[in-house]
Formats: sequence, structure tokens, C-alpha cells
Amino acid sequence: MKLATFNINGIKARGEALAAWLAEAAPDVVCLQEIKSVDEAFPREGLEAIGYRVETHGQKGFNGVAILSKLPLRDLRRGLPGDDGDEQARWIEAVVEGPRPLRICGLYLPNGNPAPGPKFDYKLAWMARMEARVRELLASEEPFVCLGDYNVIPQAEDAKKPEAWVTDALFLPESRAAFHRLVNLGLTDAVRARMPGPGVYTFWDYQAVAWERNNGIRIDHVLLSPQAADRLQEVGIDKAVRGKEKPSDHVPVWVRLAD
DNA sequence: ATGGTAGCGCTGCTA
Repeated sequence: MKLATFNINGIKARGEALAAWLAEAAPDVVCLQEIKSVDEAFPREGLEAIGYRVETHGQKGFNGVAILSKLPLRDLRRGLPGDDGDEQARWIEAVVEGPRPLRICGLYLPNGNPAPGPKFDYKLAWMARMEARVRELLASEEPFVCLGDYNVIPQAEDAKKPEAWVTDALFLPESRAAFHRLVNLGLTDAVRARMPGPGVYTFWDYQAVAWERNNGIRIDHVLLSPQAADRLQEVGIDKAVRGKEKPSDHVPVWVRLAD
């Protein structure tokens, strides 16, 4: 089973780029972030026509996540538990009904800038809530995968210019510590495990010719539960997508697990 | 130190 995460930065602006990548990569399950659309406006028909079930958790203008799946889904959940007052659409979860069931968590972790400030506080609180959800899932001993835009640069080698990020919420010690706490619960960073850095990136800013200079960062991650890690076969980053027409500033990251 | 780009949606916010 091939699972991918792709921050598409606006589903309405990315229809062609998404369709072209799906045709080439043929993932079974895709977690999308930053759909920037309400559920009713999500262009689902074209995706359904090529065999994907579409589940969205959107909001107006910003954020928004979705799951595309060629396989049936059950136990669909929208929103990260732990704060009933949180209106931001950043978490979607479901169990994929393959030969062996697999739980998928698609996430768009808060950016957190500027730091310090309320947005950074929200990021850290959100990460604490995610840790609580991951602890629950680990206790259940079911296989699961958390895919998405984590907005965290885990280590200096995950940035072309780490010195440019030292005061940024993506690289501040508190953000990195929270990410490492999550991983150290017993998850496997699939890209780190199979594609050791430096020089492995998933995001290049639109500004300052970052792509042309390969001034990237690694912030899109796939974390595997122990039972899912046992099934890991292959990992990839579809970097070429960033060089095509009207690209997202992120590229797809994928894993292949034994069925 | 500044400003550089893109998406959404219509003004400025978010990243």
C-alpha cells in the first residue's frame, strides 16, 4: 500500500498539478494539507472519477485537510481531540480497509510564527494534544501512520541554511523538542530512517529563488507506529513536482507498506 | 535590515 502526504497550498489552484502527480505516482491513500477550501467547494468530482474516495475537513480561506483513498475508509474523525474550542481544520483520521487495516492520521501542524506570541503558544499546545492522541493510539497497539506538514525542522541538517531559521517557530528548540518527544514515544521518522540527510528537503519557499538555489527545508514527515514500521518497504520524495508548472511550495512524501 | 512570492477572496492575513 502506497501512502502519501502533500501540502497542496490551495486545492482550487492546484487541480492540474495534483491530477498529474496522482496519475504518475498512483498512491492508494493521500493526505492533503492547506486545501484552503470549505467542504462544499472542494473539487471532488475529478478525483472520484479516477477512483478516489474523498473526505475533507475544510474551513474558509486557510488550513484544511483531506484524505483521498482508493480503499474504503471507516471510523472517520475530523479535528484533533483535546480542545473543543479549536476551530482550525488541521486533523483528519480514518482506518483504511486494506488486507490489513491501517489507521491514517493526516495533519497540518500550526506554523507558530511569530514566536514568541499566541500563535507559538497555540503550536505548542497543539503538539501536546497530538502527543496525547498518539499515546492513545500506541496503547491500542493498532498499526497507524501520521502523515502531514508538521511545520518542524527536526535537525540542522534538515535545512540548507539552518542559521536562517534559528528564531523561526519551525526550528526553535521548543518546537524541535516537542517533535522529538513525539518520535521518542516509539514512532519511526520514515524519511530519516531510509533517506538520511543532509540535503533531503520537502519545501522550498516561493520567495528569493529558493528552489533554484535548493534552499529547502524538511518539514513534511511520515511517522510510523511500531506495527506500521514493521511493514515499511520504501520511502520517497517526489522532488521533481516542485519544478513543474504552477507548483505548490511543498512536494509529496510517500511510503510503501506491505499489504 | 529589508523584501522577496503565492493563495484566498476582495482587504489584509497567512505562510
